[in-house]
Amino acid sequence: MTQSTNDQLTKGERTRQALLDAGYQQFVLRGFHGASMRAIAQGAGITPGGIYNHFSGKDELFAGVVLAHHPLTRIFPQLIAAQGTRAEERLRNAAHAIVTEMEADEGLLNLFFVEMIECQGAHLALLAETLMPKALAYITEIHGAVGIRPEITPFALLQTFVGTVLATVFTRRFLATGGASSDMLAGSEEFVNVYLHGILLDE
Amino acid sequence: MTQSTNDQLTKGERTRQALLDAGYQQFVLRGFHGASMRAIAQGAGITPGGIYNHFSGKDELFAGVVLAHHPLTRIFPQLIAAQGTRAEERLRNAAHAIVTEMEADEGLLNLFFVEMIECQGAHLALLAETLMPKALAYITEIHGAVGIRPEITPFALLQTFVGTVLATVFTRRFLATGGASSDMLAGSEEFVNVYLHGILLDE
DNA sequence: CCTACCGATCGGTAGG
DNA sequence: CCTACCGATCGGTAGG
Repeated sequence: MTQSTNDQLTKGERTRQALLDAGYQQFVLRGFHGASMRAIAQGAGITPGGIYNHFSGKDELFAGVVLAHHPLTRIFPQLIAAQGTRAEERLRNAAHAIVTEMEADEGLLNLFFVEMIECQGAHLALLAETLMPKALAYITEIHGAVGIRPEITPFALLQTFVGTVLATVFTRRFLATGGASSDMLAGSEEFVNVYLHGILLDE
Repeated sequence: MTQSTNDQLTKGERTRQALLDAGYQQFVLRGFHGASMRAIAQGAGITPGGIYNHFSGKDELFAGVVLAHHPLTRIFPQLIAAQGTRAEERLRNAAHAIVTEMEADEGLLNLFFVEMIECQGAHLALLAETLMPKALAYITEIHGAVGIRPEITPFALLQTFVGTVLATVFTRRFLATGGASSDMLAGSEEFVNVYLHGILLDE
């Protein structure tokens, strides 16, 4: 997938990567139960039995896919990495970058859903534990740097930011599927404008 | 499920309802492929073969469940039915009622996800066609009745309203699963405040 | 609507 | 990592 995938890796590591990539594609396309180990093996270029040299079973393979591809592992780092001179601009750029990435690969949102439904969010606690502290520290800094309306806590700021990003991608997806022409759909600019106008004190 | 389920219905109609209810429970718990016809039959109190007297197969049963339970069939009517003297208050009450209903039955959000992933949104076009016109007409009326910021079209107002509701339910769900204490989670009040403040002209 | 059953496919394993 | 295979379970059907 990335350039480094085929460089500097042993044959076993390359096969493991190929299984994670093929598993990702199958799980987000058909769901956990709908994806078969046979199709995943075929996607990775091996026979079904070979999977078990790399993963103890379907559950462990899925856990590996979640760790590698779950959108939360993209959203929080991208939020922190976003550039911009003013704090407001950094939020805007972060949201736009995340929405762009999630619209370029529809599987990202699907993986979020599949994990929540078919695994009851079992992996979310671990992900949150790893990713939340940094994101919350960062958003607390933002919270202090701009004039946020007083009833919005740093945590609520983070929650509504994530909610805005997901709402953008999600509503655009299902309204497009439902037949809406894409030029009338609100994009990340409109959603982020509502969000920023909503959280900021009037000037 | 409702009181009328057991009243004024023939035996066949009662069985059909029991199948729709059992199917709903299984589909939202395990996904489309994870739910077995055997478990659904057992939930409805019949044997597996009996299902095919009411539905031609698993797909048709699922389509019936979507038609009866999809959250969009609740969101749009509740939006229109909400009471309130001012337009702003109607939006606020509608959002609160929808969030309350979707948090009382977690399956509603799950069904949205299951249908999008495992059926690629195949039923959404029909639902949208039926429900959108009235909702859009209603929201256009709202749009004219309050001081909305000029760059927000009626369609964008509807899209961001739905997005706000879904963002509320969705972020609360996965943050709670991820271990956040529920008293720090932003609820529908906070989300709707950000939304309303975001769409309204400064006073 | 039940009994009994079909072929197909599932996740996973043994042995090499 | 492949070949060959296991028992279990799947959606669906025939016949009554």
